[in-house]
Amino acid sequence: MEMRDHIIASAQRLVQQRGFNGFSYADIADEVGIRKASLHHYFPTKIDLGLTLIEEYTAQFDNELLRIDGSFAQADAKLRAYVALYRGALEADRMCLCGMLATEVLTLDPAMLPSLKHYFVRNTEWLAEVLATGKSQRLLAFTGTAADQARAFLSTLQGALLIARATGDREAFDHTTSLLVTGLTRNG
Amino acid sequence: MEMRDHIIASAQRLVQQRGFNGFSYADIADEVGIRKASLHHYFPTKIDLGLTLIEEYTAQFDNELLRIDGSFAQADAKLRAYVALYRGALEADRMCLCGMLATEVLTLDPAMLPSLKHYFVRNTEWLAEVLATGKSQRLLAFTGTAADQARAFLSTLQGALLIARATGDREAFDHTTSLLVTGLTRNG
DNA sequence: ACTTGACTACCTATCACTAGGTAGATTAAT
DNA sequence: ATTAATCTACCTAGTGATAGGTAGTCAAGT
Repeated sequence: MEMRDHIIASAQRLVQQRGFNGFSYADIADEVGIRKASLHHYFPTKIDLGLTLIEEYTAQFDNELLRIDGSFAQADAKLRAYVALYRGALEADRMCLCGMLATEVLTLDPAMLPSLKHYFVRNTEWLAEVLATGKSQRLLAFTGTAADQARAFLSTLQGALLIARATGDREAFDHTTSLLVTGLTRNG
Repeated sequence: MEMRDHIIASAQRLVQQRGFNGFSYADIADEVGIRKASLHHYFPTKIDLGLTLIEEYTAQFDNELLRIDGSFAQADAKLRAYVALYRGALEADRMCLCGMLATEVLTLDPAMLPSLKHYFVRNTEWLAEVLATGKSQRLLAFTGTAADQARAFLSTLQGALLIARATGDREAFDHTTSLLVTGLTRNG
């Protein structure tokens, strides 16, 4: 099972940095030290690999969300911890895996789409819950529904990551995200 | 010059829908009705084509910004018109050309990067100007600098486009962007 | 005569993927 | 306990398709 995990980690990095159409089995083979053909033993097709990547990534993220729920009580602290997840990707010169795949959606096999959508649903729902709770406890203040604010929050994060990678300006990401959180914080 | 424009239009659509690594000269050749090899007469390499695409797109956008400046006096109307530019891309199942290239930045030829960055600089500066003027005229209200708000605004648009394409939910884009504008409007 | 805009024909490299095999570990039957 | 069958994890060697790009030709327009 060790080689399989090694392959997944390598492929995940490649998708996040280069996109699903920006790498080949040869790149993974070089990195993990087995032959191209042997990769097909673990993942018969690139679609199988892509599906596994989305599901593992969503599961990783789910663990992080549970960790945040367990580590922070207040809504604004949870939001900051959530932002830090994306800041970590930027630090490693990566997009969000699902953000990257989202741009390539018209080139992906339809079999990958339900899992891809699920990532966005799961994250939006988690954020909406944090926002709604924060508002009811008067820690946060915003107009519109929590669901709409959650979508806007996630949009800003994905977009800030995209732009920071293009411009090479990581400070811009920090400015944008701190504005994002303070804009939701009462008296922020 | 007609064939050249035809090629550019086709390539632009392909980049916006599928990404720079998601199409080939063969795709363009099929669409415009000449042979693959003949495309190299107009654009010797794919990098030449990419560079032209970025510059033409930025010029197109520049015209739109001038048009908006000429058509709308008030800051909030300008912002809404700016949002409509991205809404138009969504309608055509496209990303912003430079947003798409931004995600693929690690696979692009370095020659393309200065033009790519320039798109984001130009748009952020235009938005910052609109925001600053709107604030000084008490039409808009926000915390932080106009430059930071401009970056956040553009981030949200790019991210909302990315997510709406992945989920197929165009209403989510509309909700997010209307929240974005009303959040900046006084008493909005 | 020269340039433009197209062509045919081709190249080399790489793509995802397959066929078929081997060495070693594991499991089941005698 | 030994043998036989099966499975795991890789391998070499190759497939047809496609990638971006080149060389050289040719007809039409200036």
